[in-house]
Amino acid sequence: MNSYTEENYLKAIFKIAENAEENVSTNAIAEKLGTKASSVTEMIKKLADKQLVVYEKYQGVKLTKTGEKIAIQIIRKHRLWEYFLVNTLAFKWDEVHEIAEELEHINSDALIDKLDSFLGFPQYDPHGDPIPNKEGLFNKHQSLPLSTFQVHEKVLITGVIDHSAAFLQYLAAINLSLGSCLEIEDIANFDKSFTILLNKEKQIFLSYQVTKNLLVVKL
Amino acid sequence: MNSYTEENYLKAIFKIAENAEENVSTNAIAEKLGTKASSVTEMIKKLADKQLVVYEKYQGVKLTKTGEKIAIQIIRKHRLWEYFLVNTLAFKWDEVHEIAEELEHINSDALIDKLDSFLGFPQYDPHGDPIPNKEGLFNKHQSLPLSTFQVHEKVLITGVIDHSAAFLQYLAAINLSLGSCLEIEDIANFDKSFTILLNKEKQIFLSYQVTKNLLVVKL
DNA sequence: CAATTTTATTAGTTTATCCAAAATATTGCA
DNA sequence: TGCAATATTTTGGATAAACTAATAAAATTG
Repeated sequence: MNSYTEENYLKAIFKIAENAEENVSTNAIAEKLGTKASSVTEMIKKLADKQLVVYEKYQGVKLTKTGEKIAIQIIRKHRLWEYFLVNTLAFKWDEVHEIAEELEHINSDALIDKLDSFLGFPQYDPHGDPIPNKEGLFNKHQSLPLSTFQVHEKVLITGVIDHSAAFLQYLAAINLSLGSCLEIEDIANFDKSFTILLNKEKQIFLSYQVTKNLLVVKL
Repeated sequence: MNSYTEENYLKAIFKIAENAEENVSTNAIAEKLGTKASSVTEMIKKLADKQLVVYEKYQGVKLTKTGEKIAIQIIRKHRLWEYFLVNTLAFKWDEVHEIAEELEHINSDALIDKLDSFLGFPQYDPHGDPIPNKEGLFNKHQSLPLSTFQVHEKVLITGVIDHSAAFLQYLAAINLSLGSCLEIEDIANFDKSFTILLNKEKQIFLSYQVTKNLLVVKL
């Protein structure tokens, strides 16, 4: 069994590794978790002893197959619980992260399998992130930030990069949600802000900041 | 905020106090939690500092209003989760205790209120124990052990005293569940075992051990 | 009231996590 | 290439949350 904290280290390492091929650095982990490098080194050694990471001094760290499995299972639990909170208990998409952070550490395979089945084996969580299945497999989706698209292109919102409550609330307030259809009418040169036709009916404006954090697929 | 362990002490004190009017003794708590008296004294002092119990040396301990509220909320969470596990996720009644022991410590009022509402504000958990409402109120039901009844009386099963998986599995195996209707056909003098007509159709035999642990109401 | 039982105190253990400062290794760039 | 800047590890220590054995003290009971 692994402690709450160990699980959070594994999850952090997995998430950092997702967006970069190299070993995960001590400092990157410290920053993600809000701790200091010395604490990270200590924990890394513990995880290496348990064969959950491969560790060579000064060379950063990489999850072993076992470590990766555990990390993915935690992410699976987190995202399934988020789906449950939004779809079964009617929470809003900006309210579920903290609760899921607690629920993800509940330890019962039977629970998570039955929850998955009850929910109908969902593939994506309320923020558009893919939910790993029991075997740990999941679709890494092909979405790109809206900011990478051109005038006149039509796209569908599939996810967010920034998961903060503030950003999610802002999107809800301007009526953007997963599945919204966007047509790019104009991109301002001076600040890269977008003029968008939302769902073929309403014109809205999005700052570069926002377009960088919206994941979309081309229609 | 209180730790997992503090919450378990509060819950233990509440449950011991339920079946006795006096202050709860150090040893009783130690026995319930499988620790030693010295550990209990230490924790009691901590809880007294937090004003969750009233404590006078050598006189045992009593929950304050605040302490009782917290204990009841934990019991509420435990029983609501048990109800969810059995009724929503299709667990059997002997499988849910350990999982609910973990879930009861998840800390979110919004979560528990929405869960309660989703479940339809159930009054009893899968073992027949009353579920406190948001205000902490619950029906202390009037059930008595089957062993206290006489020949020819008709009763309904409303709960269990022994909550062990072994007992619950045994009941399921002989087709007894909450709501089963029992008519006492005979009580053997020598071992107090019962001959029962179950749901007006099948004769079964119950040992004294079993009748002592079945809660029923007279029809 | 003396013996037994219960409870509290003391002193110490373990485990888990964290950090500052110093030492060491790596890296990048002049 | 070599040195300065950066990153990482080591050391030594801090804190907190439990737990316990042994001893001391109080309460209970026959």
